[in-house]
Amino acid sequence: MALEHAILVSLLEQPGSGYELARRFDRSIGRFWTATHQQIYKVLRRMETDGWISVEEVAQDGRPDKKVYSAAAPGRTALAAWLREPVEAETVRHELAVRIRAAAFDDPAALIPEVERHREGHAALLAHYLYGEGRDFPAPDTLDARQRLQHVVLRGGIEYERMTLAWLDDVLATLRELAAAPPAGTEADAD
Amino acid sequence: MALEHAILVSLLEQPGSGYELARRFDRSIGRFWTATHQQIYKVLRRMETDGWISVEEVAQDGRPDKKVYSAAAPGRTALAAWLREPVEAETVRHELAVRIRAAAFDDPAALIPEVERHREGHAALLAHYLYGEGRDFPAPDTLDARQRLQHVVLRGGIEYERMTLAWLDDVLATLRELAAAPPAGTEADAD
DNA sequence: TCCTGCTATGCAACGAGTTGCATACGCAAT
DNA sequence: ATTGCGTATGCAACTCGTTGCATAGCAGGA
Repeated sequence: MALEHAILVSLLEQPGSGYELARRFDRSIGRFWTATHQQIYKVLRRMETDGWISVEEVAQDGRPDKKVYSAAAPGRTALAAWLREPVEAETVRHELAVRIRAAAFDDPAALIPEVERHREGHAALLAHYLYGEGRDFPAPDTLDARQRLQHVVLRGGIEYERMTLAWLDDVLATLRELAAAPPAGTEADAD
Repeated sequence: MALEHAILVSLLEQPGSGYELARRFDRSIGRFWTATHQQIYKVLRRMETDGWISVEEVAQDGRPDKKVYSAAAPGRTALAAWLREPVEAETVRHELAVRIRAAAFDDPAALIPEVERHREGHAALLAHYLYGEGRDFPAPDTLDARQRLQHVVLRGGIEYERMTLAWLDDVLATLRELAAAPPAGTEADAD
């Protein structure tokens, strides 16, 4: 229900085509709200019907034509109204947490490689964030409102990754201890 | 696609009816994987058809009958196989981050009450987690494998809430500064 | 007495989101 | 020549998940 709003924010920050939006959703905005190109095209059509955005067909040479969308006044109004609505309860989907609890009913050691892979991904993302922070916000005191808000969101991403890395180390230590320890009383007698 | 596995873990930890599972998903497991009772009933029927779980009708006095489900051997096998699969990329839905970036195109101050409400929710959840930790894991050195894994997941929740609280304070400070500062160059000339 | 709320399960309709496929052009490599 | 890749948009079919409603008995309060 909020993909519309994420698209609107992205178009306000910079107009673009469905294809370009899809790439943004693979990078910046997509860190906080994922979407496939299919979903984006669908929602763009609906938003255009509703008058939230306007389209301009742009011919390109050497490339297919594209439809460049921009946020329209009704879209801005809708966004302002949305900002004043209560935040919906987030639907949590923390697969790794489920897997860790599941490991109690199987071999905990089997999970270690997956957690390590997961950890590498988060370490890479943290490095990527820190690089982006240095590049886009070198002088935090001279930023305008938009940049300061983008920066505080990025700081959230950075802190999330740091916390996750520390936690994954905790998880790995726990799994390794359980793998090393004698499996005294497997689940057979645990009930 | 992983609701099956979350239910399976919950049933392995403790057999129960659809109704009981729905309540667990409002409390413990639901912190990491949310589900409504409708979704749970649907998936339970499919899991039973697939032989992952077994049912027992239990008559109660003063209450409607209930169907108590337990994990069956094929379910355990499926869970073990799932544990060895690569972790799917999580679909991120971080609505507040979108809203914060959206605030650049409206009045940042309008977001403050919502962020404060959000912050209170996280503070309450952290307190709840800490209380639960003290109650369920008073002696961390004497725990069996299942409890240690539950504990490490809970520690993840605790660290997540701590990090989120600190970040929300950062967000609030930023929003308040923007609200206090002269809105030099509103969005009108920002494009 | 009636109303509300809890336990317990479920149908029907809808909306959100994914997966697979199709089209079409140009460019670069084999 | 043909294969593969990047740009660009879209349909069709499906699954996942939500919302609203229905049923039904019992308990407790106004």
